[in-house]
Amino acid sequence: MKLSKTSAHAVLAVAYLASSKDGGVIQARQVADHLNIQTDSALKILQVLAQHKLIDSRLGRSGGYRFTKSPDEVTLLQIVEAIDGPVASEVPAINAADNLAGRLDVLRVVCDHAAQQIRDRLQKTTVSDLLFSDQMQVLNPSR
Amino acid sequence: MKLSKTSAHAVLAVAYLASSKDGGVIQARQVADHLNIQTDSALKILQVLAQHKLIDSRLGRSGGYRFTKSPDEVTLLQIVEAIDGPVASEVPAINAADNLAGRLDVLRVVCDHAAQQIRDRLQKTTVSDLLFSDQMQVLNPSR
DNA sequence: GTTCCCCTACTCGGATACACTTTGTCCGAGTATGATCGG
DNA sequence: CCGATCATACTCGGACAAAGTGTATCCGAGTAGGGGAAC
Repeated sequence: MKLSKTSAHAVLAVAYLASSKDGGVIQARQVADHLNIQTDSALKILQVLAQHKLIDSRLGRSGGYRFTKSPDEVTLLQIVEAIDGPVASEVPAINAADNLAGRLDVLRVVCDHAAQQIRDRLQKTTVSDLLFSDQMQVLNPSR
Repeated sequence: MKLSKTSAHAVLAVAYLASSKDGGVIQARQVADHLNIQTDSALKILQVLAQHKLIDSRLGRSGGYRFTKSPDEVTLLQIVEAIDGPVASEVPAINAADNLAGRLDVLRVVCDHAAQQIRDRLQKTTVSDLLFSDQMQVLNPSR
C-alpha cells in the first residue's frame, strides 16, 4: 500500500480546510505554507479537489478554498481517488501461451480482492477521524 | 493493488516449473520461451527466486532450474516479496508543522492495515492454486 | 454621491521540465558435463 | 584402457541503458473585489 505524496498532501489539505472553517475562504498560499510546499503544488491539488466537488473554490480577488461538507461524509477514498485516480487492481498484460490464461485469471482475482480491501479500508476513514486525532494530539502529552 | 510485471512473470515461472517437474531441470531459455520474454529477463527472475530458496538452481553444462518444494507451501507473497521486496505501507515523509503529526499517524495506521490485508491475501494463494486453475483450463487430469 | 474604469489578487488549466522507479539489455566470470587426445 | 585436457552449455551477478511514471515548476488566461477619477 503506497500512498502517493500528492495524495498525502491532499488529505492534509482537506483536513486543514476542515479544521479552519470559520466561514471565510482560505487561499492556496496559506495551505502551501501549512504543508510546507510550493504554492503551485498546493494550487494544483486544491484545483483537483474542487473539480471533484470535495471542496469549494471561490474566484476573484478575495477568492480561495473552503470545506463546506460534513467531515463525516468525506472519506479518504474520495480524496485519494480524486488525486491518483481509481484504486483498482493492475495485472500487467503478458503475451504468453494460451494455457497461461487460467493462471493469469487467478492473479487477477487475487489482485481484485486485495484492491477491494484497500478501498474498503480507505472508505472507513473520514476527515472527521483526522480532526479527532488532531484534538487527541493537542490534548494529550504536552502538559 | 498493482502487481509488477516482473512479479507476474515470476509467479508464472514458478508455476511453470512446478507443473513440469519430471525430475529434470528446466533451462532459463525454456522458461523465457514459455513466458515469451527474453532469456536474460527470465534468467534474472530465476536467479532471484533461487536466491530466496523458492526454486533450486543447478550449475554447469546440463544445469537449469527445478521446483522441489510442495506447491502448497509456496505462496504468492513469497514470490512477490522475493522480486519486489517487502509488501509494506509507504506514507511519504512530509516536512510540515508538528500539529500534523497526529494526522499523519492516522494515515500510517490506515496504510499499515491495508498493507497487512494485501499480505494476507497473497499468502492465502499458493502455487497449487495456480496449478489447479491450469487443469481447469486445459482439462488435463493428472493429479 | 454615483458611475465608470483600471488595477490588483486570486483561481484556473494546460504545458513543460525534472526526478525517480521500473524494466530491459549486455557482458565478463564461474561451474559442471561431455568429448578428445595422449600415455 | 585410463586419466588429463579442452570445448561446450549453462548459471551467476553486476553494470548499464531505456522506458515509464510520478512530481515539481512555469506561464498565460479568466474572474471578482477595491480604489480612484470624472461628472
